[in-house]
Amino acid sequence: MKTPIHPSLLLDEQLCFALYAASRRMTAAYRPLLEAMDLTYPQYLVMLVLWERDGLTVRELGARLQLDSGTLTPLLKRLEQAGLVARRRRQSDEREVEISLTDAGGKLHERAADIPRCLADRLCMSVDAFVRLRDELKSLAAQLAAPSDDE
Amino acid sequence: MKTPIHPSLLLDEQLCFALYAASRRMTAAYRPLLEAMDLTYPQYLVMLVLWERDGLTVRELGARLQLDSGTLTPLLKRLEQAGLVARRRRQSDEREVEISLTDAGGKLHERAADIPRCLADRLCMSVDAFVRLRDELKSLAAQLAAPSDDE
DNA sequence: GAAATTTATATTGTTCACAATTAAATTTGA
DNA sequence: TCAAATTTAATTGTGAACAATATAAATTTC
Repeated sequence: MKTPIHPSLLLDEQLCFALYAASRRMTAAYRPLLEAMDLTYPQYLVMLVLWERDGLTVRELGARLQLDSGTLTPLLKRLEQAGLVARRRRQSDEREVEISLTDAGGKLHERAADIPRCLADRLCMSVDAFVRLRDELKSLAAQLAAPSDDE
Repeated sequence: MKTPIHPSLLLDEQLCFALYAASRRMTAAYRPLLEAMDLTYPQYLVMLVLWERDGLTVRELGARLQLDSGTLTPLLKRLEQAGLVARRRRQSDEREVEISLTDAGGKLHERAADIPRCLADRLCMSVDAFVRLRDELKSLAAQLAAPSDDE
């Protein structure tokens, strides 16, 4: 009887689990820093996008973060409730909802400025290794993008 | 006026976002394969652990996957409902709940055997690059582990 | 320009994650 | 021995993710 050679099903050999575990730990590492600003990690990502370019639509935010309205709509309502963003339909196209920073939302940018350094300190990683890992993850994500997604 | 130099708050320069996006894409890549077995991705991880070593307690499963009972208890109840595992209190220590594979749960192992290869095919990555990335992610996760966690 | 199609957002329902709390069993130590 | 502390799961509540569907507005087609 011939035993077929299979790639391993051992947990510790899986790339997927290493990725899943690292991602959750990363989010956990941000949590105490973001808690001080009353933001969750996904909310922080939305704020990063808006600090970069204000007044995007839900669709544009979703394209940037790879999240759909099912995730973003309630999240944005919570940011609105917190007074950090405003949501309003565009007069030019009533289907679109434009998300814009409030004064409080804009000001939060300054308080966030130290977060990347805090995390970088935790990592004990050279800038070079940081950039290399980041870019490897980006190309992995691109490789995994659904064939229909773009190419 | 002196402008302080801050590490970037630009989304595309963040390691955390690359990690978050790659992890979600990976889960999405598994989804259609696991759907055929009526498993979600976290359920699949639990099955990987049990196929490796059956009869672990909830605590031991949690230690392996870095998940707590708040996540595992309902997930394991769903696996039980699906007829893949059995849950029972240990007679030696009634606090512990032992999770064991049913026949159906054990048999599913064979159907899962091809999954890693399917994913590997998607990645277009050398074994070497695969192992290097996986181990980098492991050491990243270890680095991010709460100081109190272990060391 | 009315009907069909497409697009943008919202809603509903399911399943994670995770913090905080509860409840019960076990262990510890005066 | 027995009260206090610890350990293990379960429960409760909040906030993602994401599929599927709904709704409404804009665009295309004929």
